[in-house]
Amino acid sequence: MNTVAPPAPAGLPATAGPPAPPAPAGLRTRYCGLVGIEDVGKQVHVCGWVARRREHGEHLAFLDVRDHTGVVQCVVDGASALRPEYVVRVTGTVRRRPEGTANDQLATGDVEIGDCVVETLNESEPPPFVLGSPGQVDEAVRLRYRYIDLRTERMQANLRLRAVVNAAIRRSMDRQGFLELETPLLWTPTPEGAREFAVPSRHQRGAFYVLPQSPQIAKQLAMVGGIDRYYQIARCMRDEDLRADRQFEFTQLDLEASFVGERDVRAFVSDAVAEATESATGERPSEFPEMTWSEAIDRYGSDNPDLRFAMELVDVTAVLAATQFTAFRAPAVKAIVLPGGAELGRARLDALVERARGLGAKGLVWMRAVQGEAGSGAEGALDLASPVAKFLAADERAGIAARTGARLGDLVLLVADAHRTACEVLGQIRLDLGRPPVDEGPRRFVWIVDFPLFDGTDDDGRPQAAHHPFTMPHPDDLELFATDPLAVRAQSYDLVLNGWELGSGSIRIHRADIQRKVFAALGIDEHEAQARFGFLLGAFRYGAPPHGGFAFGIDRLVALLAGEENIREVIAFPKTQSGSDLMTGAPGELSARQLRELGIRFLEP
RNA sequence: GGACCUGUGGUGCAGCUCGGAGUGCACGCCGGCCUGUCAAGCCGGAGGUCGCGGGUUCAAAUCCCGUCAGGUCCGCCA
Repeated sequence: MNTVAPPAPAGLPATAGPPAPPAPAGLRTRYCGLVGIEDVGKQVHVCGWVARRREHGEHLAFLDVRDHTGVVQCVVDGASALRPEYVVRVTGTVRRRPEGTANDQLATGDVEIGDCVVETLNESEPPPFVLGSPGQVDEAVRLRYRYIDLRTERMQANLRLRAVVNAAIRRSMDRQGFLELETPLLWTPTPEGAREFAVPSRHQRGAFYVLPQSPQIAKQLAMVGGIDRYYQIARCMRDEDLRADRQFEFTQLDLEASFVGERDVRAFVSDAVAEATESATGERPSEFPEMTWSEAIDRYGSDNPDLRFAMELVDVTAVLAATQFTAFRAPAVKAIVLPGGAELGRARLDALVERARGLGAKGLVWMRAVQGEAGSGAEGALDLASPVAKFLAADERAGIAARTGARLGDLVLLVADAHRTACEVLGQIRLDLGRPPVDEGPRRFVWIVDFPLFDGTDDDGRPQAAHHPFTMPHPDDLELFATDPLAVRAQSYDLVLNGWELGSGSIRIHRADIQRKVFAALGIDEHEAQARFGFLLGAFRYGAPPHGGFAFGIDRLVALLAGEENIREVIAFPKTQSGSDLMTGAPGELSARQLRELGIRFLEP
């Protein structure tokens, strides 16, 4: 019995995409989607689900039989007893389709299986929705019957793509000498960061495990333990509110390495991501450029910039240094240009102003690039028309136009505020106005580096850790702790793809003196440090090597590679935004006995 | 914790502004016809707590209040 691997898609190396299925065994000798011209004349057995039935009287019917590889047409003498989603085994002879009846929409469209004997292996009730029907099926219905939804081409492709990505990541990690290590799912509470899922202990009444929000501390302990290079495709749990790109539980590539610096870690991760991308798409990303955090904020108003489109932020503060217009007398004035946006109507513009206010700006100024009118000071040249134009001098308007490069018919949007606010508000509006759909455009990876160690201050004026308190400060910035802690850079870095944060990492602090410095800046005293991180600090007393690592979300990477807006589309059994599993009904109640054993009684709300 | 959108036979929608009999469309389902279809076609049929509760009204899918579920976002995610 000879099997035929699926042909590689045109232009892609044969390594891309899911691996060829193994040789058929058991009840079948061929996969539905792989029956081809080379099988003509052979008797085959295929197994699968009835996708469609087209009857033409008592003695002719076409049966589309589907398995995970695709669909093949079977010609049957009478099919009235067969219904969609019946499980069948078809025995017949492969033949070329009669002249003029080939279907070029179908991979197997040149052939069909004739003289079929159909064995019904199982019947099916009519499915709650038609597979492959035009128009979307409500996602709640799909999730309630996920086991049926998984049969769709979309879910099959996404989940197989996910497996391809996982395999590529393992390949890369293995090649780079990383050891796959499993860390506990039952961990100890660490009262900081994301809210944790709690698991009551039966043996120790009143004590709890928590499900790890990440294997962060465990992998650092592995470094102390001489593992050298660790990785894990790790499930992480965070009891925080859900979003299109966030589930309670998610999967990340978690890695950590000893005796390495930032660039080494980024190289490890870049290789894994490149390997995964190449395996999924056939194209290996050629570059993983680096951009500093401050440049990303300045040019894109975001620390996860989408580089697929321009519309970069322009700083016009200098142009307006001496302006009489009080709204523009701010620490920073930033602008973006919407090409052709001058035709936007007043309602749209008002909505943009509202949007900016909703994002925390004091306001938003819009200016249309027009032909200068007589008496405007810009006769015949490009001028900016706006309700506030009269408050600006002609040279200020000209300066804005020149600095932003606005052309006739464009719309200039300006926000004046604190630098960070102005950037972030316009950065969001840039996305609102210009962001391409997720499945469009090139894949633009970018490393964001030189994050600040602290991100703002809390109510007491204490700096807040931007990442986590074990992040190593930049060696050149240690003196700034005393003078300007908010200016201290961290040896931390994020990997961003098309505006999605894939993950983040850092070099960790392995020396007690630097750790004390950071704890002091954060207002964590010795007692609190011991209470919260005692076992980690204890381990660090016994020879912690310099180390650093990274973690990136596999759900997000796969979603982007699959062109999906929502990570639920690449997760077999996801939960809804309120955390329910519509299929199982989870979360559910425990029996009285289970509660008794755990010593749990409920308080009235 | 908050904002917005959605909820109508099994599925997807229209109907809702301006209240008047569960009205309509497509798919699916059931039965019949049909020998080259492939979202097969034609004919016939069944199928409804208009998410749920309350209110206004002579009368509510439609207006009002509440609530539940799903989605997107803000907060949150060191």
